[in-house]
Amino acid sequence: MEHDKARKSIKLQDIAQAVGVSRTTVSNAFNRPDQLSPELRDKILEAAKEMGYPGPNPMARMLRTGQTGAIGLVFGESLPYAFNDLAAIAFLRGVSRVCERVKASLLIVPTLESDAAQKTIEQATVDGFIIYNLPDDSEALVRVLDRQLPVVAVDQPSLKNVPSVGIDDRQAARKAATHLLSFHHKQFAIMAMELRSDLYVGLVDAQRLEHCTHQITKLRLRGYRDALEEARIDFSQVPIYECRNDENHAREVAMTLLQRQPRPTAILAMSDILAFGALRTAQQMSLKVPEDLSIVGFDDIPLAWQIRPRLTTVQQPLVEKGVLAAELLLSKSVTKTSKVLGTRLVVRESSGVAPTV
Amino acid sequence: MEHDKARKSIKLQDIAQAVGVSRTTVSNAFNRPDQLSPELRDKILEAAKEMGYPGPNPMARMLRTGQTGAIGLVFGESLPYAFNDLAAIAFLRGVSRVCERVKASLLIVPTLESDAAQKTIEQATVDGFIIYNLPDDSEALVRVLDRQLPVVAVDQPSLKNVPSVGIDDRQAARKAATHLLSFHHKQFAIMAMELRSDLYVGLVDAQRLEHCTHQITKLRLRGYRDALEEARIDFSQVPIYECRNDENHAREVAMTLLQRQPRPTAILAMSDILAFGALRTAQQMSLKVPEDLSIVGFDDIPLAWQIRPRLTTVQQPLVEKGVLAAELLLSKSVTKTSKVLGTRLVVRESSGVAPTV
DNA sequence: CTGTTAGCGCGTTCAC
DNA sequence: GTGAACGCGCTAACAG
Repeated sequence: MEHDKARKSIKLQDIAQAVGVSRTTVSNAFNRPDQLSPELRDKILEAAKEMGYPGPNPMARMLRTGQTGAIGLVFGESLPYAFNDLAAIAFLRGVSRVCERVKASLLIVPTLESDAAQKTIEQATVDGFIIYNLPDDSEALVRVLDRQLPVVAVDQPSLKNVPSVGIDDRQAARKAATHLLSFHHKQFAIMAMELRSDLYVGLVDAQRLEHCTHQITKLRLRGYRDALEEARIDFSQVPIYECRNDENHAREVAMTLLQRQPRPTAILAMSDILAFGALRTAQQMSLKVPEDLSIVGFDDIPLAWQIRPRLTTVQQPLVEKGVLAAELLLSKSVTKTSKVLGTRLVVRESSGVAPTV
Repeated sequence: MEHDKARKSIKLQDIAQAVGVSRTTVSNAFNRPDQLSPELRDKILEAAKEMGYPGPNPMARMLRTGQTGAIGLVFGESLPYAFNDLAAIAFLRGVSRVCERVKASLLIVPTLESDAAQKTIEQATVDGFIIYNLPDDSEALVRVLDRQLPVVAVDQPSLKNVPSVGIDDRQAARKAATHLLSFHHKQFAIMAMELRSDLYVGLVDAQRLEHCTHQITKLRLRGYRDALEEARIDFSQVPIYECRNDENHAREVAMTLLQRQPRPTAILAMSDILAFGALRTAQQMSLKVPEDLSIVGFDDIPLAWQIRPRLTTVQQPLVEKGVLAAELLLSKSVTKTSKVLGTRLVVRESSGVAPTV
């Protein structure tokens, strides 16, 4: 870039000198139009433009005012991964809607869990943080809390002293399972999102089940279990497969699951992406959905109704979660009210009566 | 939040005093571990923790160092809209990959075109900007340029002195049209993205065609025209419909287009979302794709191959665009090399031989 | 390894 | 409507 060296970074002072007024007056010209005559203001602004003044330095202003005009967003997953997750994107849409309304910027902070360099969080110049789905043992979580800024948590009901917005994951998952039970299914399989942040992938045993650090996964598993056990199904015999939330991996996992004997007639998937993968695998195996296999997803992202058969799924208000999180963060209210939003089962074409054996 | 009033914002100085060392030493304890003995460092850090010190104030640090550790991103569309655009999201994924690698944050700056309050751009504490698809006459564009920071433009080949990354939109669009021509299509219709930022929606007349401020729309239209005119088709007779890049609107527009006499046998859509809308409308009208109607999209987002029939489309390296833009911005190289990435036509199931009348 | 000295560029009283 | 003074909290030299 040429600018850097050209001018020795011209500042408020310089243009004050050029116009022959004091620094304050120039500052006022930019920030308080009502504090000086329009003529003078125009004169100053013009001089500034001529001299190529980039405007009051935002960093200096921030230091002075203590306000950044930005809200921070920390995801529990890596950024490229989050931007691959349509549920996260929908949430982001909600947040961005509020940002736009209040003219705040959105600082998305990457957080390499493994890396000691959690500097990004310490460096973030924001007025507060929204944390999205951080695992309980997350290093990022303590870093955010250390900043002593306002925080709102999303999908993390368990944090003390941190207002949160989310859904009743347990209840929502239960709805999905109950729906399938009403169709007389007996052979279930569960495609779960990650239980811990250790990149493990595979069947989940009892011990791992106990040590689940991802709240929503844990709660949804409980919801499935609630329903299944109520129907006298031995939950310990239900295969739970931990997957990456990714179509291709979901396809592989579904393949494994569908080759088990007895073959599941119903798949409970913790996201629509996982459900979609299962659907494609079923089609590839020439299994008819829902005649041979029922699938219920979670989230109700657009894909759920764009594909055929349309996905039966648990709808959750993703965008609204974002809106509320942002509003909660911005509201000065000391009342740390946590919001629990509603969900509903949307029955479409991927679920039906269990096949008779 | 409780923190604000509780402690009178404790600072470096305070903890220096408490431990009985100088401010610098405390600063070093945080930023340069190698500059003091481990014991002292631990002692300082512990004292800091006890006193509830949130760490060196990022704003003050920024002012001092002149570095923000963040890169700004400005979209040509409203934020909620951008987060609805899967092509933009894929681009974002690319940017975020680089951010994560270099531990930089990503500041997404909303920009209400109509609003005089373009403050967000002036206030953004970033080391540089990536601008994505800003219209030529955009107020935001001049604001960004005014900041005199490094800038990289995406999909905006025409800016002077601003390195850019993009594709050859004209050539890419031409491929789509040529493909359909090879199937002997004669009756075309074009579903275009916006030509200007005035929220107009409807058929595009010659005059509007002349005053197109959105580069990529303009270039793609030219590409379509190049191919069509080469095939002796009167381009002025080809209906061009300007749509919002949104599935529902695309469906309506497609309905209008497909009710024209003679009915188009081929639709050139400037995005996969538009193509998808057309596809659904065709199905709803009981038109067979591709037997009765061929459709070619643009972008090759996942949806293109997730739906049936799969979409024939022009693939562009969306993620790579993001990666390159970010890398270009971060590279100190004074060489303002603009990158033009390759595209290719992906022939799938939504295009075929023109129906015989 | 430690401390001293200087600002980074600005916003805000408060007098004039 | 204007200007002088003060300090936001920190880091970069450099000297010890």
